[in-house]
Amino acid sequence: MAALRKKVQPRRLKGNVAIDKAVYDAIRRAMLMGRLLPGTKLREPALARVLKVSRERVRKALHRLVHEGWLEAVPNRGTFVPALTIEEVREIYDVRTMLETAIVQRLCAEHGAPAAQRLKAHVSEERQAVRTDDRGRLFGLSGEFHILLAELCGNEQLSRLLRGLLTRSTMHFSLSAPERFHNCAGPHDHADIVKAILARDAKKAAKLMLDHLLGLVEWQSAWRPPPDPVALEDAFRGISAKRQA
Amino acid sequence: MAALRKKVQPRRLKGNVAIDKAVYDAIRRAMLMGRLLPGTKLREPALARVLKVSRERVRKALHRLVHEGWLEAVPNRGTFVPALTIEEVREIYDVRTMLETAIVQRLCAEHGAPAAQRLKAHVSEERQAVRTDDRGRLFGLSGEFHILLAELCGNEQLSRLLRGLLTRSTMHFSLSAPERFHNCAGPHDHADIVKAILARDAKKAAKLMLDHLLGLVEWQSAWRPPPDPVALEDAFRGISAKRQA
DNA sequence: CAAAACGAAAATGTGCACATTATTCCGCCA
DNA sequence: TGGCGGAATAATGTGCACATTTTCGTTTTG
Repeated sequence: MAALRKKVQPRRLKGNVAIDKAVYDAIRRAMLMGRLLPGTKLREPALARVLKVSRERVRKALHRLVHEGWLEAVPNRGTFVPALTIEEVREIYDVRTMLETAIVQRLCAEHGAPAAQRLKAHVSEERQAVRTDDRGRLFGLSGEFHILLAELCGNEQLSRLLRGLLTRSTMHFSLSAPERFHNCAGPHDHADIVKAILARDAKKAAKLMLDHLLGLVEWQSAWRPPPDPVALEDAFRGISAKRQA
Repeated sequence: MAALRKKVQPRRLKGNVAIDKAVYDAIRRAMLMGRLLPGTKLREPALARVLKVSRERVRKALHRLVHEGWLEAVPNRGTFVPALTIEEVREIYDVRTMLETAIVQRLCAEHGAPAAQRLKAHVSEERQAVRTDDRGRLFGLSGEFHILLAELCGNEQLSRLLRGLLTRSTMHFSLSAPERFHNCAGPHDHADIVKAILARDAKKAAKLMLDHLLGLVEWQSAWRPPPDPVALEDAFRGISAKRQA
């Protein structure tokens, strides 16, 4: 009985979990790069073919992305790139405001010398990026600033939570206007916030953070993306699941 | 070639997605009821046998629970009930404090008549539960109070986030001292907070919420669970994946 | 006698073959 | 011609048969 089952070909599965993460990252990267417009359907066979992996890996990655809020799944229909409403973005920024004003207030109350050092270093890094007009670097640093503030609180849960909120709030940026993203999030705001923290002026720091986030969401709300469907093969051009840059 | 493949028996899969949720809920319920002690290994075949579902369903539910932070997975080793450190619990409560003090402050600033009505109704419900000594009901209401506050802010993202934090913070309760849980979370605190909100005293409301959460985490930190392994069949006694109460 | 080593059994991981459901396409009719 | 219905096609969902890895009981050896 077992004899007539076809023999499975010798399979190599050394980096099993690594491949999973690679597929996950590949899709996420395509979204962050703005290649996948809202409403796009992510077909499992097509993704598997493009990323050169089995459909199960794609399926697992999609499920994870759905659970994390990056994608939306409709039973028996497929997985889609969500169309974030301006209202949802506003809500996310609202939650961020609650957390981040509390964060800067706490940092004003109890930051030490190393924290001050890291803050000053980050500000100078951002200034350097502005000076050299390195938009890609500035893009990364702008996000990392908020992560840094959370990490300086020494609360692992807080860092993880804020990281998720940050990716979700920048997702709308990426989906709607990836090319216009970089020149936002003024590093000047960040410098002011750091200055207030170092001066231990909790009231001012909270106010500055509030205005900073309000400015971000306002800037984001003003922009309307031009609808323009994209082929899946084009979206993943240069993006591989095998080796991540 | 296709002829010698064995025919798959006629399968009925009407409630496919419902079964997934049932399995997920069953495991979650077992945890909430304190049946699964920290460190317990959740074996897929055993769970499948106990819950009367296929292993794939169990696997999917476990993956979801891992992603949501309820369980911890070690590659090739299995899925385990996490042993939350007191420090982690403290961190979670710390994040909750940041969010919930902001929530009550906001509610003081902008709550309407229906919100006031719901708050008063909830307090009276809790009082009723105390009067009738309905511990199970009080347990549920204590958690729902915090959810209610978030929902009254009208921010969907905030509600979802806080719901996750709440389950994670009560998980430690459930895992360590399920039988002692009910008599905590004094409804008196809740009543005071509501009174401050209705009086629009933001400062007082925030302070009361802060003290309330500090009291919870302190009470929780003081308790040390007695280690006592439990068989998996016993843990799921009376818990079915087919029909959820 | 303890500890390392070997082997059997069980558990996890993964590709695949279907079933089921959705979508597309084409002919038909009003 | 335009809408409608059904068959063909493609995509999603799921159980299963393995391969791989771990775990545990037994034996052997210093």
